[in-house]
Amino acid sequence: MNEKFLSPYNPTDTEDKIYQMWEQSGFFNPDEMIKAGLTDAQAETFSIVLPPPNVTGQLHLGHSFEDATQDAMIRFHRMLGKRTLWMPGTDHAAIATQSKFEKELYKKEKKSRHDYSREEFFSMIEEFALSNQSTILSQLRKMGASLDWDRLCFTLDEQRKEAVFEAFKQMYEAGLVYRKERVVNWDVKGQTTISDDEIVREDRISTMYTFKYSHDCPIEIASTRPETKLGDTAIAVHPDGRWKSYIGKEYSFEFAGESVTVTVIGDKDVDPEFGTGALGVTPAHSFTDWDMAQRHDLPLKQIINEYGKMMVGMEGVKGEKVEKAREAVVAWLRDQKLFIDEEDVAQSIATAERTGGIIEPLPKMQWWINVQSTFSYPHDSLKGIKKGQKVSLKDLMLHVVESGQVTIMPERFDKSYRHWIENLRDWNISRQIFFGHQVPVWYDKDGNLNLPEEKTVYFVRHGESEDNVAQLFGRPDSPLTDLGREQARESGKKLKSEEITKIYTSPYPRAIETANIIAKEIGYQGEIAILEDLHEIDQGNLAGTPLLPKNERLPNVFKKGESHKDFIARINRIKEFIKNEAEENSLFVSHTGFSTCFFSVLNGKESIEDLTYADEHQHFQNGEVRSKTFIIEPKENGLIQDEDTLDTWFSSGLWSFSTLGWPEKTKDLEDYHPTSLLNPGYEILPLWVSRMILFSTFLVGEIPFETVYIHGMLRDKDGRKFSKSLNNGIDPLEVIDQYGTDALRMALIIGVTPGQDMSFDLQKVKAYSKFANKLWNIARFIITETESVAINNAPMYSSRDQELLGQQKALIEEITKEMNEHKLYLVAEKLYHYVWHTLADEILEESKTIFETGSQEDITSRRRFLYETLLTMLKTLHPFMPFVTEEIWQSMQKPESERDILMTSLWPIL
RNA sequence: GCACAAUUAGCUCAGUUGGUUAGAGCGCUCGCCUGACUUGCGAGAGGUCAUAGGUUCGAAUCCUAUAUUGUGCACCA
Repeated sequence: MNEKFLSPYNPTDTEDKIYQMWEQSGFFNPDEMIKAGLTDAQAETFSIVLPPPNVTGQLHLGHSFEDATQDAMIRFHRMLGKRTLWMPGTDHAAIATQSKFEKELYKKEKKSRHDYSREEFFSMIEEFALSNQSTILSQLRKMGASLDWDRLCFTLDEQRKEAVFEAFKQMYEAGLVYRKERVVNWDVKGQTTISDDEIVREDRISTMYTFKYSHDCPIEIASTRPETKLGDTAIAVHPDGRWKSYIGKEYSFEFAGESVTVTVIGDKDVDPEFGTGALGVTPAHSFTDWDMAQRHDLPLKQIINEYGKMMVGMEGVKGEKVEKAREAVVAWLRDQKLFIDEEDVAQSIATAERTGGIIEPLPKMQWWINVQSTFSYPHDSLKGIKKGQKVSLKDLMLHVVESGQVTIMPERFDKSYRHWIENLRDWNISRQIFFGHQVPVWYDKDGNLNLPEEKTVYFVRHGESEDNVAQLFGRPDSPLTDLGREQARESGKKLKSEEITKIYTSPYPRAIETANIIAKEIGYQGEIAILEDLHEIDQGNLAGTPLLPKNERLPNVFKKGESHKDFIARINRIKEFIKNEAEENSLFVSHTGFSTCFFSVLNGKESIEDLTYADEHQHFQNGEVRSKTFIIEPKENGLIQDEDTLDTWFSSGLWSFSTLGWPEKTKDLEDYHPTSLLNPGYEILPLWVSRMILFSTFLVGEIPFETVYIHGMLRDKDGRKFSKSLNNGIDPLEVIDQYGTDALRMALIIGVTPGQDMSFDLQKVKAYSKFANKLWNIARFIITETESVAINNAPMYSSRDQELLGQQKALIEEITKEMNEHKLYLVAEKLYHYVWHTLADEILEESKTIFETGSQEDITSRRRFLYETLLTMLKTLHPFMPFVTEEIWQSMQKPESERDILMTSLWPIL
């Protein structure tokens, strides 16, 4: 009996220690589970991508809420024996991050982005983002999240950049990405365009003015923005309305110092009942007017610039901000006796979500995603849509939900999703900020457009040498064995159809020998170039050769005297060499160790601590050839890249597959895509969920996820939103310090149904911290009572215990079913109830009597029953309260059939 | 204005395809201290399931209307 059970459960002493143990075990990574024989390599998969938190700051309780839910599901499925992957990552959150950074920069140093070069400014934000990221990652660990850190991604990292390049390119080539001038949502404060979904409307009272343009023009018009009338090019009236006799007439006049010419047009969109029944058309500064102008082929006249200032007009108008110009124009109207009336009207003004600035509609050349037009569908793998079928992106987004391939839970969100998609307009994806993926388009001096290029290279291992067989270290090198030569020929066969343009090899004789055999096999006549950077271990003298930190065996990768840092640098040099200098279809021959490390680095592992010899090793056996296609900037001289960056949702939209290695056809992509579940808040259904469907169906030909389990918003205990202005924020870490993560997780799961907002009350957390302690004491009682139980013998249960086991079995059946239906809120509550009120209050009390007065058979039976019940309860509670259950598990003697780590254990078998 | 949702015990919420006396946690009241539980145990009070109609043998559950709250969309010149 461990002494720690003598005092109450102390989460702070336990949690970090347990998390470290899990992390060091490596079992967050499904590949490690397989390697250790804990998961079958062919087992069904279950995968979730963590909605990547924005690197704008720290995590809040809303994130904890998501983490608790997802981690519970992940742990459950892992315990079912599935290959289970929870993909971690963060989002660069372009505008949000940049504007937050700019605010702080201004506050601290009174400087703005204009004080730096683009590169300087970018790296400053990047530093800010990375520091936030590291806080976020430690917070996720605090929550007990069993995320596979080996696969950590960032929307702005190098691999995601390739995915963005490729996605953009493919969509451009399919005509789904295009560049066009059009009226956009211009955020004057943020100095960028934003998409329709980043607009927040604010109700305001404004004044509607009724007036005439000039005494010569008889038509009265009404407007809340008379200053924009300087940019009018038409008057629209209903074809059957009061003003119909004027249709076709043209008027020219001076309006507040600007010459204006308007044509009267008839358009059914004009409501003859509203206002004066006539509408002054300002194509450059209004969305509806723009549309009308397109229909009637009206000229465009921009009169407001990017700073929200008037570009034309009389003194007091030109150069002024719109609000001031408006006053001047109204005064002028009164003065000219053109003013007729004014009236207060309720209006909602478009503002930018992130900066709070007012949106000024402006014409601008922008990049768009075409959601309306049909194209020929390029995949054969999506249910219900054939290759070559004519569809639009909108059709795809609707189809997968309507056909039930993607299930949205709760169902009612189907409707809002559908409604939103149906009203979707083309998506403006370019932004005029620095922090983000720069639009992957390069212009030459004539303005011709160039897209990213692809460069494929190949890697092979040298064939087996005598050293590999006999481990004859101590001599400089050994020749290939027969098998080694056979392996080299095998590589050659595989490369025959690839038209290798150049062969590079490490300076080692066995690699050179391999390269020569391959060259002969594929008929390559060119030079076999020796590349020092492909160097292997210095076989002759191993003294001073470092080890790979995570590796138990000699890594065979370091040159003599080379530090870990040098080695990573060397790999990066090769990478740069390939991207910048190597020809398309080059072949690289080196040691397995080098090549595996190379590919690990390509897959985002930047530090030596993250490298394991085994990760990629499987790809280099028996003459296997591994290829890598880099998607790179075009190399032609004098090209200038488009200055805009992409909407952050462009890269987040690729998340379900870019994290799994797309555009390469990786094993991860094959195994874990489509992902099983997504757990987003309802507020990002249009921003994120639908975009992931858009990209995934078009680019991969698959749905991105099978189930969307929508969660509500977390509110404070009085039902108010958490906000800075209310100062009602709660730091999850403080809650954890006080009550422990397990208690917080329970509070965030129990009684919270999908899609429903939840009021967060610390009282609830407190209650579950009592429960953690209760479980602790139950364990204490049972462990003390059962120390003598023969845990590996077949049990002999009394009829009473068989009855209790029957009840327990029924409970487990029930909760297993409910877990599969994602009803965590029910399962956790039922377990709580069973453990406290059945196990503790009834069974334990009953046991005391049995132990005192029962027969020896009954006592033996009950002891065994309690012991087994504790094991079962620890397992079933583990997804919800991972720490306390694991801590107890670690303190117990376990039968041979059970695993050392509860996290890796199997869910009770029915 | 349109759409969607919510309205169940003092508070926060469950209530699966309509089926006995409507559940949980917290809080509250009373009692207890029992071989794990300084965070324990037992007992109890508390609900015309927003309102009004309707369907049904039977409604918290289905339908209609109203009210209140919330969210999204459109708010028009």
